[in-house]
Amino acid sequence: MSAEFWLTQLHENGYRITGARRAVVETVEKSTRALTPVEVYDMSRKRYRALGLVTVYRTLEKLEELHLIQRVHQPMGCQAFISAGQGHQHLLLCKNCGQVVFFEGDDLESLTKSIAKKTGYQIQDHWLQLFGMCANCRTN
Amino acid sequence: MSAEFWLTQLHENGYRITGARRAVVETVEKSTRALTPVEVYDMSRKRYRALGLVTVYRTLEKLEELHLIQRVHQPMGCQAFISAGQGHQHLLLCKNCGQVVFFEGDDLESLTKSIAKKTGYQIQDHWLQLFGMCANCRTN
DNA sequence: ATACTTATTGATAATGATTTTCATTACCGA
DNA sequence: TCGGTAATGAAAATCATTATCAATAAGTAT
Repeated sequence: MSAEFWLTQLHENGYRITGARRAVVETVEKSTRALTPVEVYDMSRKRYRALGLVTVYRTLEKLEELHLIQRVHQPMGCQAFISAGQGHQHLLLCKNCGQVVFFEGDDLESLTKSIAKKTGYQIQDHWLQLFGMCANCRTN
Repeated sequence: MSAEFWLTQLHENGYRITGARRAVVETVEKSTRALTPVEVYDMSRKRYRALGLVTVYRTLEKLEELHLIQRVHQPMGCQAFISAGQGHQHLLLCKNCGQVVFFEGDDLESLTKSIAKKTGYQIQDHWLQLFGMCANCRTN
């Protein structure tokens, strides 16, 4: 997963590759923590000074549509984005620095089966997110 | 868990019991789906006509602080509230009608242990939510 | 290369949600 | 019943997001 791949994806889906998009893509793709639109704006403007906040919103919208980024839900709100995991992955977030790690291998089969039986619901998706303290923040 | 209990909780924490709070509490406590502040406002005004939207925000803030309600995260946003589960409970939401059911009994011990080892994180909380279709919506 | 079509842009304005301010009201303990 | 003060609603202020629009530039056809 590189910024170039993201740009290719945009292009292949009929979107043009522009300086503004390049800047946003490079910022978001490189980040290891979830960023709000304004954070993306501030950081991307170091690469492309003329960038407008509106373009950030529009670009994030397209990246989300192409499943290149995903929304991250946190206690304080859910308006932050990070690159999407590949396949079935979940997030582990550091409560202190915001660092995000992906993981997979959750087995909720038996849980969802039993809940489905108990509630009569047909269970389709699940959201799982872990919160903790990363090694770095723990020692400092 | 009754509206009266919530009011008692408010009172015991030094907050006054007023007509406005009564209306908000009765609305939220009784709901089986997550409600946005504006929805709470509209519904509560049937009980207490003079209610202001600002008071709804302020009351929800206090109820959340006392852990009587919790924020519900959904794909479209996370500005909706529902009564808090008791103890360690998670949510199952109907994608169609919004109906919420609580469940418990998730065992993520082994998962978090292995993720902790792999990542070096000290895992503190987890956040699990299931989405599906309730029995009622499924048949209609 | 050059011209042309049209998606994309940034600025501005509009909208929507939430918070702050403040004078008035009404809880509730004494 | 009274009085101090928390709580209220209305209005204004703030903040985030979306819509509008004329100017620009990406990328295709020439």
